[in-house]
Amino acid sequence: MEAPDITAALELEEGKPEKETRAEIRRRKLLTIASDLFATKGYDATSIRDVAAAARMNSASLYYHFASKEEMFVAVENASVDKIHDRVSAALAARVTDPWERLEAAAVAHAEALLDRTGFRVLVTLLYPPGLSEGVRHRLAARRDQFERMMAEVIDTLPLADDVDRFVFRKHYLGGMNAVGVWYSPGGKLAPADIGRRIVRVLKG
Amino acid sequence: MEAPDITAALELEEGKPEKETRAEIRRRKLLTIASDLFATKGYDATSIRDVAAAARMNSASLYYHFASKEEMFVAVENASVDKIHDRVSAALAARVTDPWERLEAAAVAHAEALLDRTGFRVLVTLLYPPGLSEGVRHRLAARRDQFERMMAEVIDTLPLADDVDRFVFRKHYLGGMNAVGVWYSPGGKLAPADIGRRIVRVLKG
DNA sequence: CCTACCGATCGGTAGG
DNA sequence: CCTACCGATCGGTAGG
Repeated sequence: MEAPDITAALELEEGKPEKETRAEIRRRKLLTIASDLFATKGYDATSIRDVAAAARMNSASLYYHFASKEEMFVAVENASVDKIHDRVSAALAARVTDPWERLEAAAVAHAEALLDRTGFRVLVTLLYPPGLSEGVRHRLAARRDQFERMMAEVIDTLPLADDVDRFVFRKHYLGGMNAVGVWYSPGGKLAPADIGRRIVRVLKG
Repeated sequence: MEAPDITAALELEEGKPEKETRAEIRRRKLLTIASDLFATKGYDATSIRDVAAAARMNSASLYYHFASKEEMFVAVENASVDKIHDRVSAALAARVTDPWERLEAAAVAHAEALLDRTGFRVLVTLLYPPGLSEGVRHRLAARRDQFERMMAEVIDTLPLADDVDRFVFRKHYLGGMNAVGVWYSPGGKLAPADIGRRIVRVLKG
C-alpha cells in the first residue's frame, strides 16, 4: 500500500506510478544519486562526471535522461520540496485537532523527511545556482511557497500571545528546521522524530 | 573610539590596527569584495577572476595577497565568525542581568552583524568547500564552537521548564538566526534589530 | 601588481 | 547508452 520513498517523492515528476518504464526507473535512480551528491558536496562542486561515475555510466549518457545539469538540479529541488510537503501533509491529514499537536505532527514528519538517508535525499538549498533563469526560479519558489502556506495555516491557529509575530515565528521555525541536517548525527541520541518533538517543545515555551 | 566595521571584524586576522600597511588595506578590501561575492553567488560559483574584476585588478595579482582561493575562503569565514562573535560579545558585556534580556541583546547584535550590508559581509556557510583539509576544517569549526559556547552560557541560564531540551533550543536558535539572511528584506518593515527581538519573543513563549 | 601563459576540468555535443 | 571529442573556463605560475 505504501509506495517506496522515492516514488512518493517523485510522483508528480514522474507521472503515473503504476507502469514505470526502464527509462523512468533509470531517471529516478540518477535523481537519487544526484540528490546525495548535491547534498554532500554541493551543486557546483558536483560534476556530471561525478553523478555518472556513481551510476556507473558514461557522462554523455546522462544527457539521454536530462537536457542539462540545470534540469537535474531543478528535478532534485522539486522532488525535495515535494517529499517534505507530502510527508507533512499526510501527517496533518491524520486529523489531530489540538493546534500544538498539529505543529508537533508536522515537525516530526518534516524532520523525518529531511533526515531520511535511505533513497532520495532532501536537498536544502539556500542559494540557487547562479545562472538559473528567472522563470525557473519563480517556479521553484512557488513550490516552496505552497509548503510554507500549509505551515502558515498550522501556525496561525496556535494560541500565542498577541505580541508574538507569527510571520517571524514561521520564518524562524522553518529556518531552524532547515538547519537540522547540519547538526543531526545519525545513530546518535536524538532520532529525527525526537528532534521534531523537542523543537516544538522549545517553541511551546 | 569605535573602530569601523571591517577593522573590528578582522582585528585578529590583521594584527595591530594602529598602523595598517598599504598591503593590509588592500587585503582587507579584497576580503570585503570576496565576502560579498561569496555571500551572493556562493564560493564555488565565484571565480578568482570575479573577485579580481570587482577589485579592478588582474587575477594573477590576487596571489600576492592570498596563497590560494582556499586561503581567501578561510579568511572570509573566520572574519565572519569573528564579526558575529565580537558584536554579540560586546552586547553581552553591557552587563544586563535578566537572562531573557541577555538573550535579546545577543539576538539583536547577532541579527545586526549578520544583515549589515555596509563593508564586510558575513558569510553563512552550511557546507565547507570540498577539498578543504581536515586540519583547516577543524580550525574553522573551533572558531564557530567558541561562539556557540558563549551562546550556550546565555541559554543555560534561561528559566525554562525542566523538559525543554537546552541543546535543541540552542541548535534551533542558531539555525534560525543563520537563516535570517534568506528572508530579510533590506528597507522592509522589519529592521535587523526588530528581527532579533521578535525571534526572542517567539522563544519566550 | 601585470603580461602571458599552462594543464586540468568543466558542461555539453556529434554520431553511432 | 558509448566513443570521441570541443570550446570555455577554472585555479594557479613564471617572470618581470
